[in-house]
Parts: sequence; structure tokens; C-alpha cells
Amino acid sequence: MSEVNTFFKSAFSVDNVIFGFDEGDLKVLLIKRGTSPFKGMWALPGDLVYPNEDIDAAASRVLEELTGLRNVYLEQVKAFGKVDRHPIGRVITIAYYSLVRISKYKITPASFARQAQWHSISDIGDLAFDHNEILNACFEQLKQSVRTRPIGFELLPPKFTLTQLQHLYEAVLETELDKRNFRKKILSMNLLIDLNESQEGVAHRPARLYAFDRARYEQLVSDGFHFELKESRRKLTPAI
Amino acid sequence: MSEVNTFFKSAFSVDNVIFGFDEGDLKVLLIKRGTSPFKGMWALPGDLVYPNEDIDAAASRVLEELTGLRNVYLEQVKAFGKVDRHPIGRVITIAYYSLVRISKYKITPASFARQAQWHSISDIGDLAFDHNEILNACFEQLKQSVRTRPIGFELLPPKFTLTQLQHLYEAVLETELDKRNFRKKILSMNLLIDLNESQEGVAHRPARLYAFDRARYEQLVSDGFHFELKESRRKLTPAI
DNA sequence: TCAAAAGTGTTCTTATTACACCCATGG
DNA sequence: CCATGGGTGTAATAAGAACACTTTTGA
Repeated sequence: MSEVNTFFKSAFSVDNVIFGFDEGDLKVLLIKRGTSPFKGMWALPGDLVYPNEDIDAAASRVLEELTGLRNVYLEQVKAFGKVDRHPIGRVITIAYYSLVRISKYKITPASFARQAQWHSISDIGDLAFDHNEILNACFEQLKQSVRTRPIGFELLPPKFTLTQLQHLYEAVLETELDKRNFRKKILSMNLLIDLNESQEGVAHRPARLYAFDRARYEQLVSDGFHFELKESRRKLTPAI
Repeated sequence: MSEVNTFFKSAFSVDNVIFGFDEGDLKVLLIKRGTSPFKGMWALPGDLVYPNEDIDAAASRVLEELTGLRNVYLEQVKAFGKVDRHPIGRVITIAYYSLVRISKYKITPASFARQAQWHSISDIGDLAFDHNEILNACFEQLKQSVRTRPIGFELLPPKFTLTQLQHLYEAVLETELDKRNFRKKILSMNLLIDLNESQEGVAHRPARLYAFDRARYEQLVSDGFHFELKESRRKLTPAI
């Protein structure tokens, strides 16, 4: 029993990289720490896991307390467990990322109190703890997942234009895509429902609106279909 | 401080799916449990993480104690943290997989005492705890990784034949590959050194031996090269 | 009538698939 | 001389890349 006591004095937490997409830009919801350690620095939202709480449930809870959102796409990435990663003791953290529609995000008491704010992925400074490392790992996994599963739609409103979808992929993959090739590829998958509606009130030709056809996707997968968007090769600038 | 005490009474462990390749078959090193709970059942090798030990170090330690091997390919997969996954208390486990050359595996005191044995991946029964779930997650990640990074070589001896390499990929990906297409693809990557040596003592035409050119791989990657072996599409048997 | 973004096809190139026979060795 | 696995090329098809102009709307 004394040996058991040697071990049962650690804690674990979850940290959640909450991605959103707005104005063509991939964003992450960060909170400003109000207490030591790292007081005043930006950090990933997270919390200790209760002794009787599954880790996935803890990640959902953190997300809901902050955003008011439930039933959101949530995926575990990996654990971070360096001995000295937390100043107050041995705390392993399990990293998750989630995909939310920013338009549905509501200021909750928790997010108000914790000073939550969306930050562009391309403009993240030094974060508390090892949160930069965690954020990078989650971003890498998002890049990977978005190419092999149709999860990008989780970041868009239910009705979206092909250009919005393309910009989303460009933001996530940090690359530029060819408009015609992108449309050809995505439409050839037959995963989109053409809603026969158009944008309104835009100062240019209005775009058609589409919705993601989840039922069809499930069907195709069970028939052996494999979603895949290749990373477009970067043109190699020839050396002079 | 009392709130802290609520949390700091959990433990975490690492579990390691140790893959090996032998006789054309992908294998996993399991140990037979000598103590309760799950006494007598096969389980993944694992251990509690010491309070002053990084989780990656704990995974390496488990591997070395059992196999005598160091500096082996080791990759974290994810954490498993259901509340009731361990009968004696709240224990989260971090799953790793590692790739070893079975020929280098030595019986250590630990592996002898813990009755370690290689099991074919296609013949794994019910394991202790949630270890079937962990094994599946690690196998899936191996399948993924082996297609996008040249880690398969970690499972082969330093000198290998193209057929051995092909059989390795077939075992890991659980598919069949076309001999000529496989050779064309792998040789076109320029990652293999032709050793100008042949097998000896085989009752058929001896195969050429190759070695993986790690330096060249690093070089190619820094030039933007991306290792990729596509899963060969299964022929769809037309319905009558 | 201008600005702004939507929408659309073809050609070229590269990658993937399918497929069958001769070769070298040991027993 | 036989059994066993080693080694090789080509043609057909599919996927990806490059690329420019016309359309529709609101201001």
C-alpha cells in the first residue's frame, strides 16, 4: 500500500485547442490567466480532471463551460508529461482539439471571467506552460485530419460557398489552392448538396450555397470510399 | 490546498505495444500477468510512471527492461483515461508503440519473470484491462505512420531483400501488393543502398541485399520530399 | 460602368494499375 | 531436373497541375 501511495499523488488535466474559422482566418480561443503561475499570459483553456470523470468528458466540459457549445467535434491528440511541465506538481495533460463555428460561440460566465479571446493562428505569442508545444501538435494533427476526413465542415456554417470552403482549407493547410482544381475535386466527391440558393447582399456575383451531405458520406465510406485532399505541391522556385 | 489534494491522488502508467516482424508476420510482445487483477491473462507490457520520470522515459524503460534494447523507435499514440479502466484506482495510461528487430531481442530477467512472448497480430485473444482497445489504436497509428514515413525499416535487419520489405508492408497494411509495382515505387524513391551482396544458402535464386539510406532520406526531406506509399486499392469483387 | 468575386474546360504531365515470363540457386 | 522464390517492362488508365476569360451583382 505504501508503494501505491508513492504513485497516487499525481494529477492530470486536459487542455483544449479550440479552433474556429472567421474572415478567412483560422483562429484559436485562448484565455488570459488571472492567477499564478503565468499570471497575465495567454493559455489554452483546460482544467484538472475530476477523479470520477472520463478524460473525454473533461475535455467536453472545458469546452462547454467556455463556449456554451455541446456536441462539437472533439479529438484527443496526445499526452504531454514532462516532469517539470507544471510548477505546482506532477501534472500530466491530455491535449484535445475541437472545431467550432465561431458564429455559435457565446460569451459564457466562464469565458467572461477567464477573458477568453480568439487569436489568429498566425499570431500567437508565448503561451503559458508548454502550451505552444501543445498548440503546435494539435495544429499538425488538424492538418493531417482535415486531409483525410471531411471534418473541415465543422468550422463552417451549415450553408457555405465553395470559396469559403477553399479558404478554410487554405488556412488550415497553410497553402494556396487552385480554384478550378479545388472545385473539380471537391464536387467530384459528391459530398455536397447544392442548395440552389445564393448569397444575398454581396457587392459581386452571389455564390451558390452548399451543405455537407453527411448521410452520403457515411454511405460512401461503407462502400470503401476514402476522403482525401492532397496537399498541393508548392512550386519550387528555381535557384536563379 | 485541500482542493489540490482532491486531485493529486491519481496515477498514470505507460503501456507499450512492441512490434516485431518475423517470418513474414507482424508480431506483438505480450506478457502473462502473474498477479491480480487479470492474473493469467495476456497484457501489454507497461508500468506506473515514477513521480520524477518523464512519460517518454518511462516508456523507454519498460521497453528496455523487457527486451534489453535501447535507442529503439518509440512513438506515443494517445492517452486512455476512462474512469473505470483500472480496478485498483484512477489510473490513466499513455499508450506507445515501438518497433524492434526481433533478432536483437534478448530474454532479460524481467521478460523471463513476466513470461513475455511474441504473438502474431492476427492471433490476439482477450487481453487484460482495455489493452485490446489500446493495441488496436496503436496498430492503426502504425498503419498510418508506415505509409508516410520510412519507419518500416526499423523492423527489418540492416540488410534486407526487397521481398522482405514488401512482406513487411503487406503485414502492416494487411493487404497484398503487386511485386513489380512495389519495387518500382520503392526504388524510385532512391532511399535504398544496393549493397551488391546476395543472400546465401537459399534454395532458390538469391536476392540482392539493400540497406536503408537514412542520410539520403534526411537530405530529401529537407528538399521537400514526402515519403508516401499508397494503400493499394482492393479489387472490388463485382457482385455476380 | 466599375469593382469584386463567382464560375467554368482543356491540355499536359505524372502516377497508378494490371499483368506473365525467364533466371539462379540448392537439393 | 525440379521446386522455389528473384527479377524484370510495357501499355492503359486515372489523377493532378497549369492556366484565362466571362458572368453577375451592388455601389
